Amino acid sequence: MKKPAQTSATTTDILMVSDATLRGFVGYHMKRAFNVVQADLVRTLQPFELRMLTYSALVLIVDNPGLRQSQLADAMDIERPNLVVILDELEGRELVSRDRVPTDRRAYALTATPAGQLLCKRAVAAVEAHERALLSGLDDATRATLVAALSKIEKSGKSRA
Amino acid sequence: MKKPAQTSATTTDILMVSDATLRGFVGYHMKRAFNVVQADLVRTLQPFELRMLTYSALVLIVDNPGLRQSQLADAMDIERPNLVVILDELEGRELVSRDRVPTDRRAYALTATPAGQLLCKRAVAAVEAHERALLSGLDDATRATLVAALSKIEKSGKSRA
DNA sequence: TATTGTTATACTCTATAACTATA
DNA sequence: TATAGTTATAGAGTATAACAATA
Repeated sequence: MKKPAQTSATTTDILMVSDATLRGFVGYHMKRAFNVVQADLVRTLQPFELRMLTYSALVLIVDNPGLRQSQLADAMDIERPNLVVILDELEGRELVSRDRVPTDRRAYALTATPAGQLLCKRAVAAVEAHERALLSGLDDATRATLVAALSKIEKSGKSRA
Repeated sequence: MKKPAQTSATTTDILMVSDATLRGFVGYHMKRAFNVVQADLVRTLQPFELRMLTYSALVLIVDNPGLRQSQLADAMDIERPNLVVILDELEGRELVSRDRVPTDRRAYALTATPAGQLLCKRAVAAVEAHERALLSGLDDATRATLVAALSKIEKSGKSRA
């Protein structure tokens, strides 16, 4: 139950949040860690004029050609309406194309153009390098445990939805 | 490099995203896991008419009485302007009070009212119960590794800021 | 000058209802 | 009737610049 640091401290100091309550609050740490990863990602993707959402969509389309929009929205864990503008952007930049599915004329099959594939390849390399740097403080086993734990939490959410 | 599942699958199916690329993309898993935790938190806090941000602020004020707004913003990892409306809400509900600091009349010392302390106590209990349930798939060691890894990522972000 | 809290503002992400065209 | 994609819209969360009061 420490008191907050002296108010004379400069703003570069990080407040030592002295509580037993938030230390066990996983959501708090998850949010802060996600903020860091997200901020790093934004910087990394800026040269490619991609955001996290346009990046994720592009990668998933490149790796899963023929994907339909509803499937992509599921994979990205976003609502279908929110995917539309993302694809509008990618299609407008001619990185991705929407093609009618002959067997179901309501649906669109998503594929990446050669330009989209090239940009994806370069962006993925950049992201991988940045993530390696960001996670360099963790050993391989810890990193594997982290990803496995996050995946389990994902699933436990799906099961109660 | 599996193809996406048959389009005849129902919408309750989860697309098996079959790629080597996103599996190593920690940001992707972090986002999805955070979404799950966040969604659970929203549901848990609804009876208390709190959101994640108002909850975090309230807990931190209760545990660190006399905190100043800039310190709280740092602890919550948000910008000072965004904290103002959060505190307006908590103060309006008389859960928290802003009191002038005599030694620095620019600053406000934040303290929780008795009502704020009571609500906090009950909300914390609810959140702890929900997080326990959410993380029940992880053993203690994994949970500890998860929190430690998230904390390290937080810090590595701060150091490069 | 610099800092605390504030206002105004803009941008991104998220969530829901309702429409259209197909099935 | 149900589904795929779309439109419109509203609500959070986030980020920056600029201001008044104070240091």
